[in-house]
Amino acid sequence: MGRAPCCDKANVKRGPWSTEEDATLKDYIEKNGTGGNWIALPQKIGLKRCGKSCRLRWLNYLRPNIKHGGFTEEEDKIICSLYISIGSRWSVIAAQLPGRTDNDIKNYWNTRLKKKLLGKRKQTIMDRLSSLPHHQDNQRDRNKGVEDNPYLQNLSNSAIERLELHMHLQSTFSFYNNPALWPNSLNPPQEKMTQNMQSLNGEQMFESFSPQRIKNNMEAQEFEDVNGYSTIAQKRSTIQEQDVNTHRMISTFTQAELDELLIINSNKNVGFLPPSSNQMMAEVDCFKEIDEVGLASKDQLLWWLNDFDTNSASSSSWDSTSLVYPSGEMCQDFAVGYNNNANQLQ
DNA sequence: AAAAGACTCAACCGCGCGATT
DNA sequence: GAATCGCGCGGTTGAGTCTTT
Repeated sequence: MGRAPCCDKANVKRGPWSTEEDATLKDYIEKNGTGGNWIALPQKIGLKRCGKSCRLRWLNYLRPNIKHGGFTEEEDKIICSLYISIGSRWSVIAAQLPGRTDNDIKNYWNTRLKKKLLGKRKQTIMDRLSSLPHHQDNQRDRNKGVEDNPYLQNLSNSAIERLELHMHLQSTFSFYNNPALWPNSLNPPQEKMTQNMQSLNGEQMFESFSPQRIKNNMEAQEFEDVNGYSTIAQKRSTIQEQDVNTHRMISTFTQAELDELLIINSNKNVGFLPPSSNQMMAEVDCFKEIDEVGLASKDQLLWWLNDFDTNSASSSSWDSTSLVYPSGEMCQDFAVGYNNNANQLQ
């Protein structure tokens, strides 16, 4: 049995909100609150809208003190650092940025920040994919552009982006969490990062967004809802104070330094990872992993990537548990994907 | 000036979760 | 314990806008 629809879709208006609808909703909520039932609210005030739509409109647009656009550099850094720490938990990230909504941050990340971070990395990934043995079998394939290649066309953009960002972030944090991998000489941003990592107490960076911390934030959020929006700024400042450690490491970097740290080495000899970090690369470089274990065909690779796509889309593969815990579990997504594949093939 | 392509963002969708019955 | 309900979340869509050719 499927889920019952939340409203009668045939009798509900969809699409952009009119100024009259906005005024009706805003006026009512400001005077009476939501009444604790969004589903019943539109009928109560004579709006032909789904309750969920009303909730969204209020939270993302009509609520007081909402800021739209104009993200500051500081906000950029906070979003980046939190995304690195906890992944796409937009509501948690939004709770750290007064006046910002999860939807706004999500849009901002997807349309701008992600591109800023990933930059030209995509082409490098595609270049590497196109040089896999399958394609080398065929001189014509080898000469083809990526866009003409039927196998690469099967990879969704999101899969590739997550793959490269995942690699990117994993390599960043596995490197900085493991002093054994640090070479004799580092460039200034690397020095700063390693100093920060040493000054932090072990797993502090990762604990700063532990389940308990997230729960605390959620409880604070509930407190806001019960007590009204007038206290939001005050409550959020408390949360921010509590979470100051979360941002401490990243926010001590300049934008340029953060950018530099986030440039993965498409060429292992010139990126931020020095040649002596081969050990780390063996851990995190999925392509090397594929090569070494002999993932023989393009079909296996496509299965592996598509599975990654499916799983990560629905199960928060960006969770800190799978991404950044310094306990040797860095690559579990990759490992699980590959192992499943290997089992299937046996 | 117009067409095509790229980008933005408000809104929608489906699902998981916790509360309630 | 199962079924139902509402909320909140993250992913996705598509219309409108902007930029490029």
